Amino acid sequence: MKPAEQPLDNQINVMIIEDDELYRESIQELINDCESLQCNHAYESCEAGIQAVEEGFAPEIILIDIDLPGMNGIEGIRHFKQLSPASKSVMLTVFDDDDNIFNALCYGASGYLLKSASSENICQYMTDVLSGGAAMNPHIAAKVLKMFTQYSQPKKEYGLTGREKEILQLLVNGMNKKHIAGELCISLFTVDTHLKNIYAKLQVHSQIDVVSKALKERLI
Amino acid sequence: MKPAEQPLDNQINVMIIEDDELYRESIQELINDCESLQCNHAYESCEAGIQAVEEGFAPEIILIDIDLPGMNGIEGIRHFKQLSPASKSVMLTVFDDDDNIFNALCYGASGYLLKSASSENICQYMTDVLSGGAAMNPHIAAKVLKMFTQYSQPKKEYGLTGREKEILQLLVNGMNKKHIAGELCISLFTVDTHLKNIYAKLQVHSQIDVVSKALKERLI
DNA sequence: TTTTCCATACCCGGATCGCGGTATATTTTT
DNA sequence: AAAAATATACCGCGATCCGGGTATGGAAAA
Repeated sequence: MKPAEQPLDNQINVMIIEDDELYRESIQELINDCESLQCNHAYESCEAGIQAVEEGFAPEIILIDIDLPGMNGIEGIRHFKQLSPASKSVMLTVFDDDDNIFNALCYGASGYLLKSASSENICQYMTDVLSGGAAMNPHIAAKVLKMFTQYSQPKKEYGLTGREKEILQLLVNGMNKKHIAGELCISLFTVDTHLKNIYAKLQVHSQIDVVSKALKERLI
Repeated sequence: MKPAEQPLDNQINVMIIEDDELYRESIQELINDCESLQCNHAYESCEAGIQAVEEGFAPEIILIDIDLPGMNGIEGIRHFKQLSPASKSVMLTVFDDDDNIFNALCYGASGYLLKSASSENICQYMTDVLSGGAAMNPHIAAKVLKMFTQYSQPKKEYGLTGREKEILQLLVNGMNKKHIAGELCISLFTVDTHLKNIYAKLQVHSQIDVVSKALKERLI
């Protein structure tokens, strides 16, 4: 896998946001040691980085810590996404808990690297990101996958019949019983009967509960 | 990153499910060329693989194609997960469309590799998977991330006040107005007023709609 | 062929909801 | 200091919902 060679006068601009001075400088050196990358903008806070972007600097990649004084890195992503949508944000942090990962990726981070393991192949990760890939080590990737499976869960089976599922669907779409009856061309009483059966099967006692359960458990 | 060395008599068992004979054999060779891996079980269908597992074979890793005669690979994952929960499934396919990736990962795949790009580092990916990581190239990882951001969208702001959000939360949790009043130690009339304001802000006209909208747009 | 499941339809009484008001006291903003 | 926003509380009417029934015809399963 040979990365496309970048002319020296057209290197990829990487911005670094990291409050620890020593670490910041060491990462900056690492970046500048890669011939395809350069970093002339390294800041100790999101606020400082945001100012630089507002003044017209548009880095291809923003390497950003999470635990920062003032605005944290997750919030930071949102601001950078808004100010400079083309810039790709990559988290670089010691935290590998689900919440931080989840939030960072939800706000549009293009990668999530751990400080512990990143120094060796950071250059490779950066070029991956540039070519539209995502920077993630297998450990983080596994956590992301776990969220997926958790989120899209077992899909419990309550033994709903076809008609019942149909009615559940319309209910979730905001129709009341009368409208559902009209839509399906059946009597309101029939809708009522179906709904009662649905209640029994899902063990709930109101439309609210049904809709809530259906959406939370993705029954529809 | 030095992988733990495996004694030769304790290699990792990889099962292959792939209908194309040539490709199957080439992958099998590739696996057997890795000193830490071995593959004595390569089948042309999920059904055959399932039978092997039912007869007592428990591979550490199952490499499985998607497009198969009979049961497809996505369905296959589900069966293997049930028959041998400890076995990790990795998709190996030419399809890189969102639906296939999404479904595979939802059903608990530990990785998703493209045939085009996997042959070189398949051995590394396998050891990653064994150590709890996920096998994914940056291209696939980026698609997974995109699903994340799509899923957790813009988060519209409707200008709900603190109290209103609180009531919305309780409503989504299945409480009716009377219970909410009790929970918050305020009058039922007050809950009513708040709810009316919520309706106006979200532009809906029933609790169903509120719950549905709140869950769909992840307002809570 | 009998039995069970499914979809259909109806009734009623009490509870709950939706919406139209009005009103007051604090807190925040201007 | 005046204005706006927020949280609180109350009333009544008509619509809707919930749970308890009963009932029938057809399709699927035993």
